[in-house]
Amino acid sequence: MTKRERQKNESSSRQSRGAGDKRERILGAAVRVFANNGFYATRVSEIAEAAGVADGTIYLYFKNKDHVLVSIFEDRLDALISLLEREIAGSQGVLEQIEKIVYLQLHLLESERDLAEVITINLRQSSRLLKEYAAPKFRRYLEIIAEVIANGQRQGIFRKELHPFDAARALWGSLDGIVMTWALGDAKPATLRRASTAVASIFLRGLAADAPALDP
Amino acid sequence: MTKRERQKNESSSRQSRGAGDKRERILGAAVRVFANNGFYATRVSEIAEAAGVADGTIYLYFKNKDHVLVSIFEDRLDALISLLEREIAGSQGVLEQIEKIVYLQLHLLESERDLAEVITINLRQSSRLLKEYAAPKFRRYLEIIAEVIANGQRQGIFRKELHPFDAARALWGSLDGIVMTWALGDAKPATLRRASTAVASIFLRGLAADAPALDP
Amino acid sequence: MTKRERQKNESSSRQSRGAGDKRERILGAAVRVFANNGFYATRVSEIAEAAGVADGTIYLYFKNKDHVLVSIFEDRLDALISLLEREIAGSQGVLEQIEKIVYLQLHLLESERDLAEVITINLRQSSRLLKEYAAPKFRRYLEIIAEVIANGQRQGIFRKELHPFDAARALWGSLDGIVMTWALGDAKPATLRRASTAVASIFLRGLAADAPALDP
Amino acid sequence: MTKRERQKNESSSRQSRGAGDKRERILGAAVRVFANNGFYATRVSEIAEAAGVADGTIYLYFKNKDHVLVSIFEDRLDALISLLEREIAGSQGVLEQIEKIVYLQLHLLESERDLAEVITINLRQSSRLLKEYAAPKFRRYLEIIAEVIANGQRQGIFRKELHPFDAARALWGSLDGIVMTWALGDAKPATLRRASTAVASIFLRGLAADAPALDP
DNA sequence: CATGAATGAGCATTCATTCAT
DNA sequence: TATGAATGAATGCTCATTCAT
Repeated sequence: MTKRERQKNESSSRQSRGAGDKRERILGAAVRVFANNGFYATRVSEIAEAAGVADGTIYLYFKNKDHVLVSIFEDRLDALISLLEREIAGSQGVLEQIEKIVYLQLHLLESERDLAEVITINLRQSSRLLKEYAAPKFRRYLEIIAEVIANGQRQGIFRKELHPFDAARALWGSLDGIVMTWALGDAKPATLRRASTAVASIFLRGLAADAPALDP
Repeated sequence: MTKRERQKNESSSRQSRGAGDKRERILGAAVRVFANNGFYATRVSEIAEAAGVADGTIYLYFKNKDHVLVSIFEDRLDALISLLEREIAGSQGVLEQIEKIVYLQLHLLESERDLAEVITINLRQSSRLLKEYAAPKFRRYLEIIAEVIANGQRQGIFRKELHPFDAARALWGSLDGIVMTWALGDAKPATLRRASTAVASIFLRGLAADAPALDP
Repeated sequence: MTKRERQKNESSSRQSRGAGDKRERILGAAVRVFANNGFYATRVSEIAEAAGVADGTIYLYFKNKDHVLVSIFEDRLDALISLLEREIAGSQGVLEQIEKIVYLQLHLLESERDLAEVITINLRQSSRLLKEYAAPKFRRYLEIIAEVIANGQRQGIFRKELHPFDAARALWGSLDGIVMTWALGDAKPATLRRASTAVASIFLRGLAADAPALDP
Repeated sequence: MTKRERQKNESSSRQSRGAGDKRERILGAAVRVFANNGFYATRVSEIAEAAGVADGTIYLYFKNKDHVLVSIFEDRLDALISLLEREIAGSQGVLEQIEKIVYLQLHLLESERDLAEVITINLRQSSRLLKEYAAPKFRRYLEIIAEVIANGQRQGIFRKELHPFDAARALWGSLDGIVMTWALGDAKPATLRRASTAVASIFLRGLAADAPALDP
């Protein structure tokens, strides 16, 4: 393994000072341009320009263009997952935990519209990439949600006839759909906040054990 | 408009017999290869080969590669919208109508896994395309759902504090998320059916007017 | 030789009635579109559209696109050569003959600006074509002019130290240059007429045997 | 203006050493292959091969194939115009100046047959290009000639009844015609020299104020 | 004779990636 | 580490030509 190759491996924390900065600068720039142009329509030279580095420098920090996207996803989703786990661990009941989930997925992104677009839209651009890298992490994300729901079922708060994973998919889908339509629409924080409350309310009632069903 | 350009516009009835066939053949082939490789990774020549026509023939029916994707979207979403409107008009109450919505979005696609992938994943690949062509149609789709919910609110069946459009976004997101995770996962019909029931049940309860809230 | 191939051979006068018409219509249309777009930028379908025939019909009258241009050149230049020979034969002295040459090359074209552009500009587009087809005819054209000049020399009217072919090239070049700059410029008939007189006057004096030289 | 686009603009002095070389190498190669094959028949890859660079390198120095031709024209015609202005300024009388004009247009090109073909034949291939880029420069060229003639008229050396611009067009046309027929014919230096003398002699006499007209 | 849908070879251009400096 | 000029493989699209009707 040459020196050059070694550097291309992930998230080494060995760079003295400015190096981590530069990696971050590239990722930040990539988020911006991917959000505006989409992954495939973005040229590596555009990322470089936005980051204020030379084209070749990108390749000192990332194996190739694909991995810039993958890194965005990994970094942010990892952070989100960690945060989610911490917040859930720090919350009292499942109801509060559900609200945390909603809050985190929606409001973490509210402050970063570009990242919202990249994650909800751009990541789906390469099914190969999505399947190889994203799917496993994504599954982990869903599992955390499903676990909360399963807990609620065990505690008798949520009704037991729903498969926790199905409910997790539906909740995630709702949140993702909200973000996507929000990003494509007016993208006002207020709109997102209102929708956020709606989703939480629908799911809390929809999952509740003692809610009388409305049989059609 | 030149003669050549004229031919690229939609569904001209000039072709004696096989022409409509040929356009359909191209679209069908495109759905297959887009689903397998993604839009950007698919070469026009691959679509042509899969359709059994020459490369140039694609351009007799579609302005360019982008519009092949757009046409897939338009054709299917139009059909889905029309079907949705008809089915809703033919259903008795809002509860049944909600179930129709869930059923149509999920099971229309269950039978065509490739189409499911193309619509949920590939269409998001070009934000420009998405915004120009898809967004308006998409909005119409959401409006139909929102109208059903608004009806339910007027009839006192659904609680009034939710913005119908928010609920519609959430419902659509749930269904889309289900389809996406299903397409990326095992993709077994049974899984989809189960999730379908879950979503319907969550939303019917979640929207119900007389369901006691579970305040955290 | 199949029936199809036979038809592609040149200027058959065998077609009953409308056929010659159609060939002419195509040539006329080609002159128009070649003049506007240039030979290479013109699509066969554009010629066909301008002529009001189907694309394939072009190939019933011409071997290929190149030969449409060649035919324009041949037809018009042949006509011009014949006319030139007739007019020269019908003119009395070499001075009058020179004036005829000037008149014919300039004013035959004045009435057809499109043809002027095609001949002066477009024909030079393919050096291969130019060399194969045009050069021989072109040489014949120059020879006629050179012969008039040689006659003038024999009669003592033009000075003998000039090579007749050089003078012919210079005269042709003058006229062609006039047409070209005229076609690229204002293209007003009056401008061309004025320049026409200038060229005739310059050459008649410039060739004259008894004109005193202006030694620098 | 992106970084990439900036590089395509002219004569940036950013390249350390060999860059100007490379641009020149490409232009030189282009002259050769355009002369042999014509502009439209020449593939960009052929220019690249002849220049010993990669295809893509062409696009670092020129916006596209068209602008390679335009650059040839601009570079050489500019040089010719500058040279012409200098030589004329350094010549004593109008007679000598006319001879300079003839000499420069003919003999500057004699040494570069390829360039002669490119300028007289290839540049006329795109009427759009010709009109946009060439026409203005070309007009300047004619103006210089016309000015010399006007000077001669003011000095009583040339007769006043000719419009200087007409005479300039005729002179330019003669010279261009000579070069064209020379390039298409034997292309021997001696032929060109002989024709050169002929043109100068014809025009000097043809324009002279005291030459008795030969009225037909 | 006439049509025009279909063909597919051909080509300009792009852009991720490399590597000499 | 950083650069950015150079590379050249890859591909969307055009359009002259054919041929079944």
